Amino acid sequence: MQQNQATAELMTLRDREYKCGIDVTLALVGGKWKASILWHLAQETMRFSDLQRQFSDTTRKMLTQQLRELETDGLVHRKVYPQVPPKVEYSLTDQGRTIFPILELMCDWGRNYAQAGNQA
Amino acid sequence: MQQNQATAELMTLRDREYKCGIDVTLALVGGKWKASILWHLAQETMRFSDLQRQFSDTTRKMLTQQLRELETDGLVHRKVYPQVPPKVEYSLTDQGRTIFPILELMCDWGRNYAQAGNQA
DNA sequence: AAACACAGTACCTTTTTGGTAACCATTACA
DNA sequence: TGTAATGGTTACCAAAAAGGTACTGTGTTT
Repeated sequence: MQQNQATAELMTLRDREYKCGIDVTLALVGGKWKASILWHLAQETMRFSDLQRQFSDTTRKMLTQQLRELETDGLVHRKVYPQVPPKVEYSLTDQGRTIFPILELMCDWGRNYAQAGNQA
Repeated sequence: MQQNQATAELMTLRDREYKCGIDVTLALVGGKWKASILWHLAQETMRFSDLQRQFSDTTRKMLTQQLRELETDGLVHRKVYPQVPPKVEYSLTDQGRTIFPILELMCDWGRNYAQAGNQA
């Protein structure tokens, strides 16, 4: 169980090097919004304005930024409809869907932790 | 599958509120080092100097800081031996061990992602 | 003619995180 | 007497992440 040192190869991602898969994962979804965005998109394709409603405590700017990075990293697909007013739909790519089990565990674990913590 | 909105209750952690378990989890292990530290401690109890060797690209300050927070959050146990020179051992608490499945998935997923990405 | 809808972008500020260098205490050993 | 070992702390600074506000474009509705 020492996968991370056994393979001494470094992983490269966006010009940075990582020793361990955990760090790669966190680089991709470790921000303040990304994991939640993926979680919501896993449940349904959403328009930009839907996401704005869901994440009403952030700004358009932050959402755009995070979505662009997720798109660049191949986790989210962005589909623009050529109409006015604009319509843009966001959905998970196949690769994006593969992270769902982690999000599910994180969701459950966090909820349990918060509950246990509140009782203590 | 809309656990996060179905329960409209907010979770509180260190004076902050979270809507979703995912955010709680990330608040606890989402930093640059914490998840890796937990991953290493899951494999063996380590002294501070062991951790310094493992994380040779960080500083005593960062290690101490991260370990203190993990301790405060109940994920890591810190045992001080009253001797000179000092000896301090870090290990996971029971609660800390419960996060291991997530770390394992994150480790595998990140490695797969990095591999797939390099081929594309 | 004015306002609205949607999905942004540009520019700037604040907050959080990470990093450097220096310092401390105690005992053993040369 | 001086140095090494361990496990820190503190003050200060740099970089990264997040946040705020204003502005854009273009058809449609009022």
